[in-house]
Amino acid sequence: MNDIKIIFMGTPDFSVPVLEMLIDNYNVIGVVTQPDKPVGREGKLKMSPVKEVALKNNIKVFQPIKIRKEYEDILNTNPDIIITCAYGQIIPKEILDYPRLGCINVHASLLPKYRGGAPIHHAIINGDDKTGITIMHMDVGMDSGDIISQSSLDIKDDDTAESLFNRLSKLGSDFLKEVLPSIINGTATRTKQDEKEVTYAYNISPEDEIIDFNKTRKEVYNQIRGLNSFPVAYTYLDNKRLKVWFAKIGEDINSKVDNGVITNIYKDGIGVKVCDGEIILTSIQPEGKKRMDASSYLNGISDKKGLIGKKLG
RNA sequence: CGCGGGGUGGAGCAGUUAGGUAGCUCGUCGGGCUCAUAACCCGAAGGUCGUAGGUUCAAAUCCUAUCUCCGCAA
Repeated sequence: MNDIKIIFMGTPDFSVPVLEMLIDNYNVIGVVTQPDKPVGREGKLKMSPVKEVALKNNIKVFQPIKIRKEYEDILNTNPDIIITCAYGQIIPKEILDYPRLGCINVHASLLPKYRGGAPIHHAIINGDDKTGITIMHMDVGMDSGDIISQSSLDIKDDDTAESLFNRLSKLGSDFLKEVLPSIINGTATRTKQDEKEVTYAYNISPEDEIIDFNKTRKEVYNQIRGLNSFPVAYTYLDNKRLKVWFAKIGEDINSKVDNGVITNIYKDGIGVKVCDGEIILTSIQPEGKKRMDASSYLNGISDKKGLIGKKLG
């Protein structure tokens, strides 16, 4: 079975372990990934992590701008199966219908929950204690195809989007390795998704990144860790952007000040009023600066007490 | 040539406008106080002020060039 021809489609770091697993165990004849994009202040073109791995292994790379229209070259490689993982574009029916073993997707949630591009972020932001990997057949909808198999994973209280990304990425790779043989030999089952249970996890929008101090301590905490380490939650202090990398839940203080007002200066953080108490910002990044501990930030301020009473946002 | 803010002992900052002995809050190390401590007191080490030139009696500070980090926008 090692001679079946696989096309892999993926883009970010998350998909790299899956690709590497396939390269180690199967015959990957081509990789499809998003076009190189200018990144950073220099505007230099940067290739996707998946492309880097493909090049390192001398695998042919396809980078259609719109795969909806540019799929002929890919189909001409005559793949037996296509496996996708966080590719970033909707795959047209012409491709879905082509491989004899079908198109398989590795999705980072327990479908039908969290269809869409940001299932990991949303799982943490919503305070879930469990998520997982779904291996599924693709259809023309977004993550709406039949489920082949699922593997769940506990979310820890201090997980960030990044730490969960890493574990799910590993799980996705391991789990696919386990399940793929049954797909190839035709013994895999397929189960339709329960449409009543469907929820969506759309990509994080700019508004999602702004901290809403009117929420509860737990909700604010989840939002902050759910956006770490990308794109990072933020607020404003003195009209300057202040990224908040991490925080901890404080006491249920009884204060009449507005939500978002700085209430206390601690040795390890800045206490901010939210609707049911105080959230303590412990790792922050002022505009133009690097990420730093809140204690370091406070060391550089001569009038620490002057912060108390200021309002964030 | 997209806009903007930085690079000063291990960390975060002040000092640069009006050039003239390197400062603050921490950390580290040593000592003291204490039943004890992340608390408090005393003391010490640690910096060619990103780099290279230039102006000057004298440059962290002024001029030129350069490297590099970061925020926004794409």
